[in-house]
Amino acid sequence: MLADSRTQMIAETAITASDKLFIQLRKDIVEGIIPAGSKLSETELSTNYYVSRAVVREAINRLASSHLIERKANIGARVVELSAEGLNQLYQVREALEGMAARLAARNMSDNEIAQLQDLLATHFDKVKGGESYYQEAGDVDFHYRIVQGSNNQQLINLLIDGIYHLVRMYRVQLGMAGPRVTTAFEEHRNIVNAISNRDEELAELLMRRHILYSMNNIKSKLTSS
Amino acid sequence: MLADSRTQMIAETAITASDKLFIQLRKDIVEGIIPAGSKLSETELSTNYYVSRAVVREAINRLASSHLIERKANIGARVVELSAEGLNQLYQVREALEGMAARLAARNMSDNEIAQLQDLLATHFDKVKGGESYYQEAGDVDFHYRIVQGSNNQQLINLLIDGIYHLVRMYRVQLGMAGPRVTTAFEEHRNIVNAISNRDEELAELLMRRHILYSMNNIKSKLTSS
DNA sequence: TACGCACATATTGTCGACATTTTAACCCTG
DNA sequence: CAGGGTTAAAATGTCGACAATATGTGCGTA
Repeated sequence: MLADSRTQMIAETAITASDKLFIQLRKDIVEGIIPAGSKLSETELSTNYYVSRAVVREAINRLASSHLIERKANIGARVVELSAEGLNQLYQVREALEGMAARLAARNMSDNEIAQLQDLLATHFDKVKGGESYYQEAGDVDFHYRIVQGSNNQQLINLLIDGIYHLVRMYRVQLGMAGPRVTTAFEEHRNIVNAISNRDEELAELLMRRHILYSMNNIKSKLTSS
Repeated sequence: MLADSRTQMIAETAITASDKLFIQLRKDIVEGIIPAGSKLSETELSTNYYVSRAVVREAINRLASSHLIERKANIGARVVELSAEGLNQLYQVREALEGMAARLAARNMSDNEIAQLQDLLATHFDKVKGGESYYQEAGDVDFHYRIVQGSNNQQLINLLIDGIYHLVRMYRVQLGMAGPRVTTAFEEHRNIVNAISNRDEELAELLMRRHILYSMNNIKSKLTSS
């Protein structure tokens, strides 16, 4: 029941051909297989992926909705560029939205959901103590997803999960992913859960905003050093 | 120079046929000409607006990006429903984002931009004192646009101006627009500008968040009473 | 009458071709 | 050789037709 929680959240059943191509392209962009800043040619994609241009256009439109590409009329679509300034702006938005999500989670999560969140945290603690630092990425994602879902705000959920998180992952992946923040981030997670458990909206938001700021600084240190 | 500031901000030059249709449909949806909750039939729209279905699909995709419609594969697109809960969630997101925008505006706006903002406020004061309450809507929009632009954060600007503001306007328009908040809102605006002028990020964010909360309560009072 | 199944209808998804705009190459001129 | 304008090539925008899916109707059965 805990194990498949993540798969449940990521469940995106592709129905149409555009769905499949969209998910495929998004993956390729996030992982850098399609390089940041490169142009997405409709004809080229349509031949490479064996679909018509209509399907490609549909997929490109949705990538634009996710802010992973930028499109100009009569010119075409380009994958966004990664920059220190872009990272800054992205994380400022993330801080605002996830801070609000934490506040709302403290208000709206059921006692049962909070208990499950604490269980998740305990599981992470065991893994971290056992030295499985590779778990950080998935664990972190799982944690943040739960809180966003716990906000019970569909606008917020859509903005973060369909949009911003993919860009965040793009930055993480393409700047070398895991960091040395495993244990300290775990502490921050625990404090956030405690605040939510105490129904302390103010503190939950404050701690989440700090947590995201720290997280950005961690990534940024790699960007400037490389 | 002040006069055309608003037109400059709203400047959306429609290039393609999809652009025109998108802007037209967005207008019709926001103003309720196309009723909330109604279905958008591709064939019907294509005959009514004398364009091909490809153009209609393109426009519908963009409306979906703006969160004005919801689309399901193989089923179609519907205009979003308006509800008290939806208004709540929308304003929670707006509070988070515009609060951050005010904070960043206090950090990033140039002294010159701040001076212009103060000029704008003075103009509003004259109009309000003169009894032109009709000016409220445009004046309020203008004020918030400037601060968002002043954040210098493109992510934030896109999310608010291309997305959330249209939904906000939809709620305002379809629940009967102007309210008795003209003068009190003006006071709030002035306090926000003062905070920005003092480069007090913390206070600017706090005041903006309160301002938006008040604004929501004002709208909500009409929703529940009607 | 209520329920389920086949069929007909309507809608969305996909395709290939044409129109329009942009981009690039080329030639011409100064 | 540099710069500008014309023309060819390639890309995006738009169109109408066909395919696949969903919706609605009517019949038959329990």
